[in-house]
Amino acid sequence: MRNVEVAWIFRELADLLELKGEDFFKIRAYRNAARILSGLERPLVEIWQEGGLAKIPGIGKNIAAKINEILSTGGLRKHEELLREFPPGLLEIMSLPGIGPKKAAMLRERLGVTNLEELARAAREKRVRTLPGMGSKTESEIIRNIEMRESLGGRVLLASARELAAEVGGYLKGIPGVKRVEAGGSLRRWRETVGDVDLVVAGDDAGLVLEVVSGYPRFRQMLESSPGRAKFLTDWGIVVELEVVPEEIFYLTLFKNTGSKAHYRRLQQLFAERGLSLDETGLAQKDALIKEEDIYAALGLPWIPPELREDRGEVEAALENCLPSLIETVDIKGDLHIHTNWSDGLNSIEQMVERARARGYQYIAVTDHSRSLKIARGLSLERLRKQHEQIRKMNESLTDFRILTGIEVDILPGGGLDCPDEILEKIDVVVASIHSAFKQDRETMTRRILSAVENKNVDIIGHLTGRLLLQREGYELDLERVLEAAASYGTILEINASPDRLDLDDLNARKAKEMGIKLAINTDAHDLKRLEDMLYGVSVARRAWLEPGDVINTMPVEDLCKFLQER
DNA sequence: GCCGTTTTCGGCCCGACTGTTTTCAGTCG
Repeated sequence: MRNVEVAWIFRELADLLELKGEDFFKIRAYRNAARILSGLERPLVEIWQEGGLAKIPGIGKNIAAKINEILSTGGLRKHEELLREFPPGLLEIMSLPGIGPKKAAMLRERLGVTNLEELARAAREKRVRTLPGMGSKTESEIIRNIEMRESLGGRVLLASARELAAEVGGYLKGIPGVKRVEAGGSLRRWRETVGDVDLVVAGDDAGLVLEVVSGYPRFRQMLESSPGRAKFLTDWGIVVELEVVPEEIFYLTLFKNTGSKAHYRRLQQLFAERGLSLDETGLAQKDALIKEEDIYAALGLPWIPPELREDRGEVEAALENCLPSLIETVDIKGDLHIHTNWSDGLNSIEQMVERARARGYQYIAVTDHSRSLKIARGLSLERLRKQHEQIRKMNESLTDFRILTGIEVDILPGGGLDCPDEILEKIDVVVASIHSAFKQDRETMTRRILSAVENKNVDIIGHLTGRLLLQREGYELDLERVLEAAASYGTILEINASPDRLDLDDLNARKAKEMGIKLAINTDAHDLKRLEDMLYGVSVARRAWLEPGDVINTMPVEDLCKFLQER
């Protein structure tokens, strides 16, 4: 069992206990444990076998015993009992914005709804407004949010899909006769969410491969099958589609599978115009594997990276031989937005620094939350001063690495910043972000953000739109005006690499670049593990056609500091 | 629930907003 699966049980347990009305601190302890477990870098099973569970800070005797039960029996009785008492559909209801445990429990008690479908019906029939504390606004919000969720139709975060693809891919490679395995589809194009995982397999005996793989423990059900193809539902709820082909046409198949459909059609059209056909007969080379490069070369084009294959001008650019030299993860020299245990992070500055160095970075900026964000233990001005003092001391003994002082300062509801200018002035990296009053109207929110963009002490605007993928839309905002201001004030915009944010997205980041705005790709990591999310931010940047020069944290530390001071 | 300890129970937790109300409970970050 993977760490996140154990963590998931505790997270659900916490939700269920909330429905039951359990003690706040007990619930928080479970949520905290879930967070710690999913942040662990070693497999929990190993720690369990060594008897080290209760030594993990935040895991006490009780939770250790529950982990023991989960790992030895595969489940947790208390969790299963509660699930019988509160159906899973109720947890989904509770995950709707604006609906918490109290309202969810009342909806079930008074209206008998136990899942989203029933709730939507009750709302449409105007029965929700009959309950105390709920009115027509709540009702229409419920309908809107359920419809939004339906329209997402089973999509999952890119990061989850990639993890699953790697696991299944590893299994496939162990099957005799399998020569190559690669993920195609939107996953290979690094789209922010994907509908399913497409895997292309090169193998001699497709029938055998599909027969063996159908026994893969994570495959719960075969949804479809035809010669050389099969579709499975996994225990993660993600659909995996396999296509097994002879090795000669592996890359040709992968190319088709990668898409996008629009990109593929454009190429097909070019092949047709030149009297060629886009298949093995048109491309066959004697005794040689057809590579993707060969497909593009047949048209006299350079290979186009999958991230660009959206028919957004990449074919034209390739025809004119002016494709961008896309940024790569190795270009990144530091992370300018991270949290430590001074606020709501899990690890110390020392630990984050050590990991950053191990990743080959030259610098990081420690940007903990500002004083207003109480729930995240935002730093008082005094603690902020102490932290920066400690950072200066630490820097004295570092020769090949620099810790930059920083802050993630809240942009307050009124438009001011949660830290006086005379203090911000002396901080190396100031990231300004919104963490409150998300529901302000468009004009108020736009002005609020503009006031931060226009403040000369603000270097970077963090997660500009505030969206959470598959969960929450961004706030109402006139993005155009914000981009214009960022361009004229030289304010940097963040591509937040956290897989559930990826904010700015590819299209807006591309627009920013075209307007001459510089970007920073930051992880916003709250623990060591999440420092590894950088690649997701880079993928957005690549989809946005960004080159190393567009991104400030590709600069060496001296250049970066000079740039930030002079901007 | 966990933690810490002046070792065995008390502290942990916070303020703003929202939609519903006429004074506030519920939700959220």
